[in-house]
Amino acid sequence: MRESGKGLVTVAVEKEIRRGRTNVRANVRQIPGPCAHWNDQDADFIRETLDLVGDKWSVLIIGTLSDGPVRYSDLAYAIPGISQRMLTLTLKQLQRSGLVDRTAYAEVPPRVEYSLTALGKSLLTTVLELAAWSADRQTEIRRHQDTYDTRNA
Amino acid sequence: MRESGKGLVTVAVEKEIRRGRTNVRANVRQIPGPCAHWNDQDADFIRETLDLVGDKWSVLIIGTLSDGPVRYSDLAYAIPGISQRMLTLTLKQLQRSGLVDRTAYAEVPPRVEYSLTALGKSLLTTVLELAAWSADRQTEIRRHQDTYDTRNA
DNA sequence: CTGAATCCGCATTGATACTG
DNA sequence: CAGTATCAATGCGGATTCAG
Repeated sequence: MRESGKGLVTVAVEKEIRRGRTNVRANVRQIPGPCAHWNDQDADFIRETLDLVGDKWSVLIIGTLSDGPVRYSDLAYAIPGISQRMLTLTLKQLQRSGLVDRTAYAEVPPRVEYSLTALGKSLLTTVLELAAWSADRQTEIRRHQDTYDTRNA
Repeated sequence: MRESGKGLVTVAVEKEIRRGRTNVRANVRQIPGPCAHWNDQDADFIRETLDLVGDKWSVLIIGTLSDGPVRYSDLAYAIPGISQRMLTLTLKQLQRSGLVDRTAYAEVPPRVEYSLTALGKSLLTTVLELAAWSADRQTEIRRHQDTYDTRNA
């Protein structure tokens, strides 16, 4: 995680302090509190998880692996539009986090199969729910977007 | 969506065709089929949804809005590290897709409140499940990553 | 207060060529 | 077959400034 550290607020406050003021945010109204569902630390990890699953290819790879081991080249065939580079990189990421297993057979020509680990399968379940949500709301979301776009034409 | 269209396979096949060969992928073994859980069209929309929810800030904003309407400046305070640009942009995206409502009060100084729509709340529910998954597997994932990293030091 | 507009560095990604 | 290496381009995201 690339921690930028200070954002909008911090910078603004530092400016005020440079101007000789202190206790800048003393008598402001209720600070709304970050979020009811997770603390800042959890938020970081949620983002890490989303970085893992929320990128362009991870979900498609996981979905393709759901039926059992698949070879590298077959993944390339099964996932249209992916480049070798991204396929390799994403697989490595997933493997690093323990979601995917890599098995290389010492044959010639070489054969490498990728499969979901138990952890990966548990994520598949969760991701499928998100996918279901997407499918269910698809038309509704598109309608909203169209309305918004035409209104701001 | 920036459709690159053709990927690894298409390009390779086109090359073969240019060399005068045809029916390149005729007698290859079983094509593994894209994915059992969705078709190519669904995959696109799932990716759009992930683009919406999988970016750096959307989830944090949605989580912060879960307790009710929040003002623009309070969102900036509540979400550490976000810049004005990204706050505005992300809110606009969410609003465009119908996940967030924007209410501007004609006062001076101006006041604008953002809140979750029903659609947004339903996404919150789904996302919270993913968050729960993250929290549950956090240590396991970290352990995998550490092992992988040290092994490839 | 709530943004919009601009500039710009840098990370991500894709295309291509090459290797064991 | 299963990658790696390298380069180029795109675009995200941050900082800053301006505006209503």
